[in-house]
Amino acid sequence: MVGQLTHDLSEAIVKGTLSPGRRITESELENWFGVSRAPIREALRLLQGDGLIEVDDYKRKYVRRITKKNLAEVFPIIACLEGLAARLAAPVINGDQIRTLIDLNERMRHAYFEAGYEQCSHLNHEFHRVYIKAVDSEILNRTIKSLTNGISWLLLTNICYADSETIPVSIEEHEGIIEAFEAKDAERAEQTVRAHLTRVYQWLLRYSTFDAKGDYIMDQQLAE
Amino acid sequence: MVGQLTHDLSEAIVKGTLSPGRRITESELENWFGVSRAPIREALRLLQGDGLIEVDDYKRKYVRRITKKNLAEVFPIIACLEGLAARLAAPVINGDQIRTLIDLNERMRHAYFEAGYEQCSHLNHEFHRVYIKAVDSEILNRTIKSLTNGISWLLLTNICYADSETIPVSIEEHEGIIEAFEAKDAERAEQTVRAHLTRVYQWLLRYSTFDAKGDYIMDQQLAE
DNA sequence: TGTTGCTCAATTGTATACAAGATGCTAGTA
DNA sequence: TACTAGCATCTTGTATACAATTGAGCAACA
Repeated sequence: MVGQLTHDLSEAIVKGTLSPGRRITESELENWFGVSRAPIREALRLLQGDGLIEVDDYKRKYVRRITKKNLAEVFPIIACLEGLAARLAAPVINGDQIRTLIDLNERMRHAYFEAGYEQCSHLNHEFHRVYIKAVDSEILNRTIKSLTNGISWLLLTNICYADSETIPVSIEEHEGIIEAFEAKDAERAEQTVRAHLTRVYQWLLRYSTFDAKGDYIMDQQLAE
Repeated sequence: MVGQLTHDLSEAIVKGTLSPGRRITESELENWFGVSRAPIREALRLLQGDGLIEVDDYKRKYVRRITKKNLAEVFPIIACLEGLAARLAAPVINGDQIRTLIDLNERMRHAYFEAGYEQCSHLNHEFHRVYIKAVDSEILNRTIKSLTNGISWLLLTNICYADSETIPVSIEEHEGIIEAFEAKDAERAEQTVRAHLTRVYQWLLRYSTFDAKGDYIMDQQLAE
């Protein structure tokens, strides 16, 4: 049950159903899931250890907020770790996986012209997961995922509605990444991935809006 | 209470009092700390989310084991992230902090010739903390700490008993790091830190011993 | 002897009860 | 009106009880 709870809750947080900063009470979840507070408290502790739930001085729980400082901190870390992933993947990535990369990138190009941007951001996410998974490192996967979790819904929402001029640039940069993998050039793979993500994240940061407290303002809220 | 529990437990794990792979039962901790199972379970979940406690298929809890694969995975990640820390620290590190670095390195040199190696490894740890803390990034600090936690007692024990030929090399490499900081050269700071840690970790991996299952064998166990 | 099945103890999961602390509302007072 | 004291309510923390599952030991049987 605890496993189910943590899964459902983290998904709700990652997908934005439970919006950042939203207060969470145990009795609320008790009604929601129909189990007693004991397993709910444990699930919340798990998510707290994972960084998805914040606890204030009065022990109240909130969905982890997304602030400008937060994003500015997280972005370079992810860029750095994905760069490492690319470096470690370069010597071991196989032909199938490279073909998957090419395919995803082509579908992304197609989606940019024909389909919606949601599709683009989804394909983009898949693209990056390929070489991360190619590295047989549970810890690296977990670390990147836990850092990405906190912002994944941002990547999914923002990239859809914001100015899309970055997408063709990303597609070209992806080609550079693929070339590095084809050449099995670990150094270049790391450099290109890191440079790519650094650019994307700077762009995201520039196009994101924040309130006076530094909290990220969701597009949905803007639209209201 | 939960806070106290997690603190005491994680310290016991990090310091090696609770050795890796050791099974942990709730009733045991109940007697140990004199509180009921409810807060204990929550503390264990927090540590589980943090990666210090492992849970098997039968829900039994163990202190996180240290395996050869584990170390081989964790080391490059820490090296990468500390490199990033150095890069981000370079533009903002101040004179006091650089002087602290110089001082720690000199004391390390002194300790190498005069005092015990325990002192060396402690000073070494302090040295690295200086520039990590110089970066005002709670997330980077937390990420590095959580990765280091799992191996910190290894750094504290192994480096003491193993061949000490690496220490003078480390001291020289530290000087290179300090020079990069003095020059405010972010690129060089990252490179030198990463190269330094990569070397140290390769050395640690070479001098560590593992059993057939890949579990790390503690020096204490060897001595028995 | 080896194996099967049973029972009991130990461990973990969940529910509930009560305690402690925080919040908010109301009424009374200046 | 503004402010404060006090009470009711809500939320969280801890303890305890019971259920479910696992593991070990033992006995019966082929």
